[in-house]
Formats: sequence, C-alpha cells, structure tokens
Amino acid sequence: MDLRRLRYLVTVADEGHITRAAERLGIQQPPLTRQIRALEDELGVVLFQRLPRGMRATEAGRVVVEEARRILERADRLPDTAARAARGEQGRLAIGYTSSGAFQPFVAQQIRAFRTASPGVQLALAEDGTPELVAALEEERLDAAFVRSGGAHGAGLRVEPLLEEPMVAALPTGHRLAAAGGVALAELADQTFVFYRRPTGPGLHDAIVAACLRAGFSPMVGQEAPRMSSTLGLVAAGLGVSIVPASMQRMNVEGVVFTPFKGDPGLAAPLLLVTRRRDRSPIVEAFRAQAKAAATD
Amino acid sequence: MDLRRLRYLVTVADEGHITRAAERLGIQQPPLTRQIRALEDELGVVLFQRLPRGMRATEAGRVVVEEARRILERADRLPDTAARAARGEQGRLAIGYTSSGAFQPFVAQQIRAFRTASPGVQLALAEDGTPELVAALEEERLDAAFVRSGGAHGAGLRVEPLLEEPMVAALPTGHRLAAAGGVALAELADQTFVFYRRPTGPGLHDAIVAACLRAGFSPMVGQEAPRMSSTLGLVAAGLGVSIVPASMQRMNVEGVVFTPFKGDPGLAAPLLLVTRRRDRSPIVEAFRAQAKAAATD
DNA sequence: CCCGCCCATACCGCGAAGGTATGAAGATCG
DNA sequence: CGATCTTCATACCTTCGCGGTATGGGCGGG
Repeated sequence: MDLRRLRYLVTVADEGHITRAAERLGIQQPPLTRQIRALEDELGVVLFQRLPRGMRATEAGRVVVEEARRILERADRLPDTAARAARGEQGRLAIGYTSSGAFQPFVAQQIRAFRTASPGVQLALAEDGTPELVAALEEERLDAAFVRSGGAHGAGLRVEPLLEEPMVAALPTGHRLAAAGGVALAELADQTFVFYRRPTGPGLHDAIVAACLRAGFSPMVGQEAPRMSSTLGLVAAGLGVSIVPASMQRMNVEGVVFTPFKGDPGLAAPLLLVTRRRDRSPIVEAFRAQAKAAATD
Repeated sequence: MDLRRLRYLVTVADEGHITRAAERLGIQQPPLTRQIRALEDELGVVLFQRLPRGMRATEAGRVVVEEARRILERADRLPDTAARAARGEQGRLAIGYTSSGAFQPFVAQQIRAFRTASPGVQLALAEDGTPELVAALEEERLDAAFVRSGGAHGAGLRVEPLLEEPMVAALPTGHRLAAAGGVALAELADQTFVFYRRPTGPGLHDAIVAACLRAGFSPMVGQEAPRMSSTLGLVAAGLGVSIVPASMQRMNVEGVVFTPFKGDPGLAAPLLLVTRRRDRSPIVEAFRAQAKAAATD
C-alpha cells in the first residue's frame, strides 16, 4: 500500500479521466494507468469501469476512494500534528502528588491551570506516598510529582522547591492547649505525638523532630499512620497531637482543631516539584515553567 | 509522506532500538536510520532522543507514533474493505418508489430485508412519480426504483416485472355497489371515474381504460389527482369511483370502501423493478436478486 | 468509413531505497 | 583506567520501481 497510489486513485475518481487526472497530477498518462492497475491488482478488486469515454468508479471503487480520502487527510495533517505536539500543545502528562499535596490548594490550582492552558494534553493523576511517586517517576510511569520531602532518589531526578508554608499544631477538640490564640512549640514537650510514617530519606518527619530538639525536648512518639490524612484520625481519637502543614486545615476532621504556633518554631513545610532531569518533553517543561512562575508570585 | 516510513517509525518506537527494529523489519540498520532521519526532516520535528543505549520517543514522537498507528491500521484494512465492498457488503444504495409502491407491502418488505442482510450498505429512499424516478435513475441519483408502469425510458434501463396483484374498485362509503360481495367491471359503466394522472407512457391508467373498453364501455373520467393516494381522497369526497391495486386497501381512508371484482376483469397491477442496465454494482445486483427471488416465491 | 479520443502496453532512464563496510560515541567490565 | 562491546551515523554501491516517450487498440462521432 502506498499513499501515492491512493492520491492517484482519488484524483482519477474526481476527474473521471486518467488523462485529465494525469495532467492535474503533473505526470503522464501511462504511468498513471499502470499505478491504477497495480492498485487494483493489490486490492484484488476492480475499482473502475473502463468506458470508451473515461473511467467510472465501481461501487467498490467509490467505497475505496472515500476511505482513501480519509487516510490521506490524516496523513496530510501529520506535519501539523507533529508541530503542535512539538510545541507541547498535545500529548500526555502524568502527575503524581502525596496525600498531603492533595490538600494543598496550589497543587489543584496548577493542575487546573494547565488543563485550561493546554487542552490538547491528556492528564493522568495519581495520589501515592513519596517513595512510590519517586519510583514511578524513575520508571517513567509519572512525568512530574508534588511531594513534601525530597526522599531518596537517584541523580536522574530534579527536585525544585516551589513554596513553603507554615505548620500548625493539630490537637484533639477540647484539648487544654487548643483554647488560646496559639501555642508555643515548647508547650508540646509533655505531649504524645502522632506521626505519619517516616518516608525513606529526610522528610517532614525529621524536620519536626529537629525543631523539637531545638525547642529543648525530644518528642514522645506514640502511634504512626501510613499517610498524613490518617494521622488526623488518630489525633481526633485522642491518641496524641501532631504537627502538619497549614493547608491541612482545609481538611475538616471532626474532633480535630488546628492551632498556629506562637513565635517562630523553625518549622516550614516545603512543597517540591520532582521531574526527570533527562526529560526533554515540551509538555513537562511547560508544566514546570507554569508551576515555578506561579510559585514566585 | 510515505506509509513505509510510518511503518518504520512505529516499529522503532515499539522496539526502542533501531538495530532491533531493523531486524524485525527484515532490513539492515543503516537504511532504517536514514529513513527515520528523513521522516524527522520532513516533519521538522525531533521524534527520538538518541541515547547511547537505544532510542527514546520524545513527547512529539509519541503523538506522531500514535497517529501513524491509526493511519496504518486504516491503510492495512483497505484490502479487506475493498473486498467487502466488492461483495456488495458495503456502500450506498438509493431506492425510489412511486406513491402506490409505498403501500405495497412487498416493497417495504424488500427494503427491510435488504437492510438486515447488508447492514453495511447505506440506504437512501425516495418517493416520487414514475417519470421523476426514471429520470433520477438515468442521472444516477437513484440505483433502483419500484414502479407500476414502465413509463417512457431509454434503452439504458432494465425493467423487470416482479409480481402482479389484482385490482379492486374503490367506492365511496354507502355506495350502491358496495354492499354485495363483489362488483362486475361492467356495473361501473355509468359511474364517474376518478383517476391519478396518466404518467408519460403506457401505465396503469391505460390498462384500466383498455379493460373498460373490453367490458363494453368507455369510462367517464371526472377528476384527476396527482398521485394514487390523493385519488382516494376524491373518492371519499364522493366525486366518483376508482380502480386501484389491491394493496391500496391497506390505506384506511375514511369514507372509502374497497370491493373485489366478480369474474376476471382482465385487470392486474404489475410491480416493476427498474435498474440501470450498465450498472455493474454488486449492491444493485444483490438487491435485484433478492427482490426477484422473493417475487417468485 | 475515417478520424479522433482515450486507455493499454513496451521499452528506457533515473532516483530513491536497501545492502555492505566502517566510523564514532558512550556504557560496561576487568 | 583502559579494552571492549554496543549502538547509532556516514560513505559508497547496487537494485528496483516509478515516470517518461513511443505506440497500439477500441469505441464513438462526423
């Protein structure tokens, strides 16, 4: 099968004459005759009735011509399709985020903004833990991920801080320290802590422990939860207190109150964007550029 | 644009290696390298990243590969599409019928049967007068037509009788002759007749007049209607009586009763199938064969 | 009945695609 | 750290197929 032959076919069908079609195609009549015959042989079907005064497409011929038109149209659009894809206007982008990222308004905002800016790009979203996201990026199941801590990763990944948000204390409703306008980190020294599982490598968990040590105490860790969102459930159940990024306040968990810190606890939750360093995809580039621009506003 | 190159493209994308792709394609590696480069030049877009250990499709490359797959799939199906079209399993068939044909159960039955037998064929239906149908056939706006009389037509058309059905008298309700189990043609001698317009050439109209003459009278023609269905409206209004094919009884017009003829009035309404003699379309052939087979049952 | 139109066939030349040989660049391993 | 291997790129040659020219054949029109 050859596109040239299909092009010849539709021209002959349009003109109804091999001679005139050849003229329009800028070739001579005999080669065109042979190409049409070759096509008929290849398909095993008679496409034209040879009349003494021209050519008439048979019923099968008409069907094939219509199909050929559709194929040619797509093929002719291919350079344009390619150019649009190269400009990042179409394709696929797989974005991951941690459960804590899912509550960050910035994350949802970036995804929504990208969807409207590049409607030709198909988005795939995934929520998972930081180690899983990093692994997915390395295996190219994801193209970009929002995480809260770098995690352990090879040199193939690029980690860029987007923004930092303050952290707040999460206390059970009616807790002694919940009443005032705020709480100092040192006041939590005698509290049992509930934490999300320490991800592989340095993360929020370590930053909190470090801040506590600077405040003069070593936190008592009671329970651990697999993800930040379930941590709040344990707090609500009264198993202890926790420290979470301010954006987690958006999650209204019955039985949990959030309290800002008085003074500077030396604690901030970063939001990081992770991509593959080698990835030259214009779509990923566009997404990175958009997110970094929005973060510096 | 060349389908061969698209085929090479998707193979390279699938394998991730030019060398292995060349092996699978049964060619050597250098020509394949050149073809891929040529395709990139033609599209003006880099489709693959050259890694020291193989080729990786860029984002644009992935988009182009997917589009190429779609194009190739259609092109590869073309021989099968052509074969199916040649067997008359797909295409288009335009069928016309006269207003009287619209009430013939045989006509609707054939159209329905063909639609289920050849679901790939798109049907176009048209109701019109015999002369218009004949003209449409000659100008190839129609492929087949059901008519009641041959009409005037060139030698290019083939007219085949399918079946003959008896004719019945159509009388206003409460008419003197409507009571008995039947009426003899001669009994209508003193009645005023309502007829549909005489089509160009010999038709039902002439057959009826001839039968009346054989029965010993010349019918008095009062009003004429443009189509057979409107004739019945005039009968209902009491403007006269008419003679119509038996299948017209299916049209329940308020104020009209139908009565069979006693004895043999020498009247029968033929149903004819008209096609183009030169038409070699397998679809039309299939339809003709089906209709003729059904008619001889 | 001859002429003209249009499709089919025969033969030739050229260009593009494939093959062979070889180079260059980077990963792998001792 | 250097030898080797892997893989893509380049150079040159060969071949096949497409298009061109010349010509035949069939059917309709004057």
